[in-house]
Amino acid sequence: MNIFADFTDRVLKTVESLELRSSAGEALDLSRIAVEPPRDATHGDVATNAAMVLAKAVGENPRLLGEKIAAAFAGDPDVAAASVAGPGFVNLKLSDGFWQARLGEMLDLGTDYGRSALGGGEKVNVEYVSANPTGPMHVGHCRGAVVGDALANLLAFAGYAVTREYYINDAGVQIDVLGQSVMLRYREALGEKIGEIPAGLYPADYLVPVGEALAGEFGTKLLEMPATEAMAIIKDKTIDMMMAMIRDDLAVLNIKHDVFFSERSLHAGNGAPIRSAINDLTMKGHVYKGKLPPPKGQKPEDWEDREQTLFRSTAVGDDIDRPLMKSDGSFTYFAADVAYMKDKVDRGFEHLIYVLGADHSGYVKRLQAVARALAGDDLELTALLCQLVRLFRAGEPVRMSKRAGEFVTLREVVDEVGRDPIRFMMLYRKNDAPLDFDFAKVTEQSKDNPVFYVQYASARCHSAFRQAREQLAVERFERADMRAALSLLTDEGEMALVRKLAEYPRLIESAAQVMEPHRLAFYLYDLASLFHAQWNRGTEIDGLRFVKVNDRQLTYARLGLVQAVCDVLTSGLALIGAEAPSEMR
RNA sequence: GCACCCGUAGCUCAGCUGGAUAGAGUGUCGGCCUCCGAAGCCGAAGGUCACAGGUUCGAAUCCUGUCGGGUGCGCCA
Repeated sequence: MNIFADFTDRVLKTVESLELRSSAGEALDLSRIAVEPPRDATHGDVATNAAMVLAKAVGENPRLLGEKIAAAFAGDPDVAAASVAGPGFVNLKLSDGFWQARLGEMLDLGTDYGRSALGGGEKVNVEYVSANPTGPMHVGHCRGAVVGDALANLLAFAGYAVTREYYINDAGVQIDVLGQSVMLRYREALGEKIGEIPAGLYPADYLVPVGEALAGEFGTKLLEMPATEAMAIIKDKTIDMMMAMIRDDLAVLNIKHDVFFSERSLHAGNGAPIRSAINDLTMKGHVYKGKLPPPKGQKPEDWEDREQTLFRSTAVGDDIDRPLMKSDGSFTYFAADVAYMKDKVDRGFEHLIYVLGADHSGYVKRLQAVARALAGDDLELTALLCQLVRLFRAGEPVRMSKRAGEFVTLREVVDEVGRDPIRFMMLYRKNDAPLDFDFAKVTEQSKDNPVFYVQYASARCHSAFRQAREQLAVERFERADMRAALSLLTDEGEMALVRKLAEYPRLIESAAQVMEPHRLAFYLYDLASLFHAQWNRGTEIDGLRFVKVNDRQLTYARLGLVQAVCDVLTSGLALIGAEAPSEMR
C-alpha cells in the first residue's frame, strides 16, 4: 500500500464531508491537494496542504479551515492525533496499530512489496548503451548502461511493459574503416608483414584475434575473391564478433537487452525502410529540398552551399531543419534514425526513452521533432542525458588517450572493483550531474563507501537471524509467526524504520514517474542508516536488542521488522542490479 | 552567435516533480565496544541555495534577465 495515496483518498473524502463551498458557489478545485511526509518527523507521519490550497476559494483563514479538517479526522481509528501547524498544514500522527498492520503487509508480500500497477502496462521502449560495434566497451559506456538498465528495472517494477533495446550502428564509414583494419589483421594472420597500422584505422590489439579467426575459417580465399565481396564478408564476421564481445561485457554488468536492432537492416533492399519512413514524413508535409544556412559564429572553412533533402523539423519544435539525404543522394545517419523510430512506433510503443551521453544533447530536439512528426501526441519521447564519469585512482585522475587506443575497458573496471560497486555508484548521482569514480574508494570496506554501507546493512539483517536461530534454538522463523507478534513493536527507533519502509512504494512510483533511478540508491542509503542506528541502540540499551533470549515473542516481532528491512534492501538492490549479501567477507 | 545541462556547508552531493527551522557524507572537534558484526553509532561546529527581478498564501524548486562552468552545433556515426 502506498500510504500517501491512501491518505490522499481519506483527505479528499474528509474535505467532501465538510461540504465546503467556494465563495462564488462553484465546485472546489481539489486537484492541488497533496499528502506528503512532513519535513520534520516530529510533526507527524503524513501532512496535507488541503487547508492552504482551499482557503482562498472558500474565503476562510487556512488555519481555521485546517482545524475543521483535523477535527474531522478524530474519528479515524488509524489516526492517533491530528493538528494544525505552520501556515495551515494538517499533520496526522498515525497509530502504532496502523504501522504494525503495514509491516504485516510487507511481510506477506516479501520482495514483491513496492511493486506497482502505476504504469498500467503501457508499452515503453528503453534504448541504452548502443555502443558502436568497433571494439569492446569502455568505461565511458558504463554509466548509460547502468542508468538505462536500472531505469528499465524500475519501470517494469512500477507496472510498465518495458522493452530493453540496443541500436547497433553497423553501417556507415566507421564500419568501412573497421573492415579495412581487420583486413590488415587478416593478412597479418596469414603471415604477411603489415608494419604499423596506418593513421585513421583502428590500431588496437582486439582486432588481432578477428583476423586470426578469418584466416582460420577462410584461409587465403578472401584475398582471391573480388575486394568488395571479401570486404562484405569481413564486415559481417567482424560485427558479429564485436557484438559477441559487447554482449559478454554487458553480461558481466548483469545487463541483458531484449532487442538488438541493426542499423544495416534499415539500409537493406536499397534502403526500403528508410525510403518508407521518408515517404511517410513527405506525405505529412515535413520534407522539402533546400539549403541549410551555415552555423553562426564558427563558419567552416570549407563551407559549400548545397541543396539537400531536408526534414522541416523547425515546424515541430527544432531549432534548424535537418538533412535526410546528403548532396550526393545517399542517406544521412539521421535518416536511418527516422526509420528506426518509425519502426518503434509501428511496434506499438507509446513511450520512447533514450539514455544518451551528454555529448548527444544536441540530438535530443531533432528526435523529439521526429516523434512529433511521426506520431503527434500519441508518442512520448524522453531523453536521459548522462554526464561524464571521471576516473580516479587514489585521488589522481586516470588519463586516457583514445587516439593511441589506450582506454580503460569496462571489463578491466569490473575485474578490479566488481560489479556491485559500479552498479551502485553509477546511480549515486543524478544522471545529469558529473560523477567521480575512485577505484580505491568504491571497494573500501567502510561507511565512507555507500555501496558497502548498504550491503553491510543487508549482511547484518542476516546476522541477526543467525544469532536468533542459535540463541533461541529455532531452525526457521516463519513469516506468519513473526507477523502475529508485531503488535509488540513500539520503540521509536523501530517505528522510524517501519515508516521508512512504508515510503518504499511511493518512492518506486515517483522515481518511475520522473525517471530518476538514482533515488533508489539514496533511499537505500537512508534505510541502511536507520537500520545501523537501531542496531547500535541495541548495543547501548540492552532492552532494544533484536534477539531477546528470554522474550521469544518480542524477538519474533523484531525479526519481523528485520525481515522487512532485508526484503526492501534485497528488492531495491535488485532493481539497481546489485546483490544483497548475507555476509561480508 | 545559438541550443541543452549545471551553479546548495571548506570539499563531494541529496533535496521526494511549489511547502514548515534547507539535509547527508567527507573534513575539523568531542563522545560510545565485558553484550545481536565498532566494517558501526551519537553529538558539536559549518549556508546571502551564483546574482537581480517576477509569479503566489508559500520559491533552492516555476518564469525572465545577468554572471560563471560544461557539452554540442550542414553533406560524421
